[in-house]
Amino acid sequence: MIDHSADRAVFRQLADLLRGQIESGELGPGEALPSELRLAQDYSISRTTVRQAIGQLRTEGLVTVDRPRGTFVRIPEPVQLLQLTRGDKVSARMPTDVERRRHKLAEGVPVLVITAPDGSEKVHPADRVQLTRP
Amino acid sequence: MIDHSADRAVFRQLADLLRGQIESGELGPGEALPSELRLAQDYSISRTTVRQAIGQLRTEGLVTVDRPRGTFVRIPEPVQLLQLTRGDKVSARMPTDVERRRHKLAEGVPVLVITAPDGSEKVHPADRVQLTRP
DNA sequence: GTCCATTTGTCCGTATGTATC
DNA sequence: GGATACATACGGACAAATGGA
Repeated sequence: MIDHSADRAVFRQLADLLRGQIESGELGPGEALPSELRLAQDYSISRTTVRQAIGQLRTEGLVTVDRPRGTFVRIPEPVQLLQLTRGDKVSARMPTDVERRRHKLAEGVPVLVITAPDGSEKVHPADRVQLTRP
Repeated sequence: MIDHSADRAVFRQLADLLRGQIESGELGPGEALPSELRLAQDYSISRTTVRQAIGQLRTEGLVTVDRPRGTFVRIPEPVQLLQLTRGDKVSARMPTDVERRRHKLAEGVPVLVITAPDGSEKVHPADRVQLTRP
């Protein structure tokens, strides 16, 4: 399971392991991960290290935390399709702290930025919007 | 500076403070942040807490770490323009750990995913690519 | 409603490793 | 070699919120 003598850090090994369970469907959307204490005991590592691993998955947008109920596999949001218009430019970045609260964005969710030819910008949560080029 | 009795966590207050210095230009691109030890001493907090604050800025893509030289305000990458073709769909998300290494992505940088009508996907680092709709 | 167990959040201190200068 | 700086990992402690008995 966890190899303390391995080259890869323990918390990354645990993150890999949990990520694998999520991607394989063993842990489905909405399902709870074991508690931090439980994971620490199961793998004989400290809670600090468990939190590092889960922190990794949070920044990847794979899990969300509902404190103090637990940590859950993220449920995909319904996606809204938006049509690009001529001359639009599209980029993506992480939201600022202000934008996060403004759009009620979860952790690990980027924003899509559409810049029109006149220079005006529109910001969309990347987990709820997909852009199309007709 | 730091208010231990405040509602906002200490590490968030420090992150806010450093983010403010970056956004105001007081800390310009490429400039080094004070060392973790230095920040800990300056604000009379533990290095652990300093690392939490800097970790926050890393996930926001504002700073990069060049270990063990120091932590620096990120320098914007040159942007390559890519033309979208008819029927393309565009989304963005955070990369997995594997993708991060594969594309040599910095922390806090999302990826742009272009899905062609045939279902094939192409992944681009969002800090080096901007998409255009001709 | 109260009490209590559970779970995540925050903060501290310490130790060791590794890479750079 | 030595000093510096970030990375990893452990341990402990208390707070806050939820939920069930």
